[in-house]
Amino acid sequence: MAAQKDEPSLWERLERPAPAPRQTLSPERIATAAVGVADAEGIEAITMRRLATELGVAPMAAYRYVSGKDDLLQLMVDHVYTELEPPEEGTGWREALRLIALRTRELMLRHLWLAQLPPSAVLALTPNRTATTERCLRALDGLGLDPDTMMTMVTTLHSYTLGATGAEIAMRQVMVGHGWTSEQEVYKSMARQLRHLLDTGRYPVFKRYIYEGRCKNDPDWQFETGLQYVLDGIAARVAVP
Amino acid sequence: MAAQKDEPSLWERLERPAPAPRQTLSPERIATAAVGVADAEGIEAITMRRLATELGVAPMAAYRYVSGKDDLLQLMVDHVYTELEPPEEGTGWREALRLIALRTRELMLRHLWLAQLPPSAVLALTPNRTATTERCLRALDGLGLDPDTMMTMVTTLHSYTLGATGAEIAMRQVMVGHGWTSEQEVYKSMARQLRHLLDTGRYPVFKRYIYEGRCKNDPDWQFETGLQYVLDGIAARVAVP
DNA sequence: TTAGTGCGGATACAACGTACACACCGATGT
DNA sequence: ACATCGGTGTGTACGTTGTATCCGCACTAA
Repeated sequence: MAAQKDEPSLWERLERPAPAPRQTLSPERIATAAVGVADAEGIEAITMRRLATELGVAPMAAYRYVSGKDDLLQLMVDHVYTELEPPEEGTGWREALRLIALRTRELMLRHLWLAQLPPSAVLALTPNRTATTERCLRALDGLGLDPDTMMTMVTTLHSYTLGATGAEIAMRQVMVGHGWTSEQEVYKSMARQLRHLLDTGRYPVFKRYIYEGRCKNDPDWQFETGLQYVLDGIAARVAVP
Repeated sequence: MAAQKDEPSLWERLERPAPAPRQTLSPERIATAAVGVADAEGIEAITMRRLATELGVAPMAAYRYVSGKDDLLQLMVDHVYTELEPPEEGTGWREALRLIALRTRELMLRHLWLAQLPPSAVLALTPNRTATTERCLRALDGLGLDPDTMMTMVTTLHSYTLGATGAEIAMRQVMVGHGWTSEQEVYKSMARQLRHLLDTGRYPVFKRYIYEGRCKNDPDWQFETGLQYVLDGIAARVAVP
């Protein structure tokens, strides 16, 4: 009775289930498991230990493949970017850029944690991400623009997409964090603090938007409208090379 | 000798320095200290314990004023937004929006941690932040636009600013994280992995930019050029109300 | 058969956020 | 003058995190 729960010795060890066929881990398996956890429970659930239990493995096991948490996140990013389907070759530059922006947003909404990456993963030059940049640049190629201008256009579009979707995701995160299920509920819960803010009288135009705006709750429309502005601005520069 | 380092008893307690005049803490003092730490050492240095030592106070003391780390971050955000000087009243809408975007970028570059806030703080409706939004809206007021359109324009601009500056900051963070001091050093250190990427031949246009681009290292020019595009796009919509 | 190589396990540590109970100070009611 | 009390900061403690380090095992090549 003494050693029952302490040291598993000999007999217990002899009937251990399976000697575990080696090569249980691989970068792909790690990435898939991590993405699954992050999708389901948010990026704060991504823990080296949690990942280990998910893989049915000791806490330190994954360190054979990734040098730390930052590496893991880069692996995850590249993994999900395989989902981003590039627009058909030959599509016009504006439509191509528009599609990539929309699909990037959809990708981020499918994987909310993409909006909360640490700096090291934000600009990581992973193969699949670079492929997307390349596709954008190719859309603008042959229009007589110099490389710098082309890149600025792509970066501008990407910045808008990241910023807008990031804000949208932050909103969602706050919602799930509080257990709210509709934006109506969010506004109701924020009503007190919002009213307090508005009643100071410091924000008259903002107040008018809150009371008269009609599209507050349509993120799709908001994103696409902003996207129009950005593409219009780029188009103006494309037209005058 | 026995109790020397253990229990400060009676005599030691009797000669305690000062009975500490109460009200040592205040939201302002807390915010200032926290911002100081975050500016100097990055957001990951913001720790309830670190903040406490900075204030010369016990680890749990600040919890009287902020309900947790999230609260603290919101306090910090509102604190630094006092630095954002609104453009002179009466400035034209385009110049006003441009100035706000530029100053927001400068603010973020002064406080790099603004780019790494958790969702709860990203969209926090703090007084000073809302004041900036109000100023933007006011710039567009009286042009015959409906509230939804005005807000989309402001949000678009803000999304671009956030996204672009966020990427710029991520780059800086990676640099300081590795102890690099110039972008040249970054590119040199990334050269191997960059060359590996480019040598796959999958990214010909991107490669051309890397080798022929001239403005890679001028973040100011990049930001302002993108800003032009966005404002041009908005202007097109303003002209056709 | 034996040595070697590399995968995964086990243990350990410092640092984190924060719950909880308590000691102290100054103001207040009597 | 004295007891009472609420608000402020203290002390201690717990569970969880990222990761360093060492070790034992199961294959492979000789």
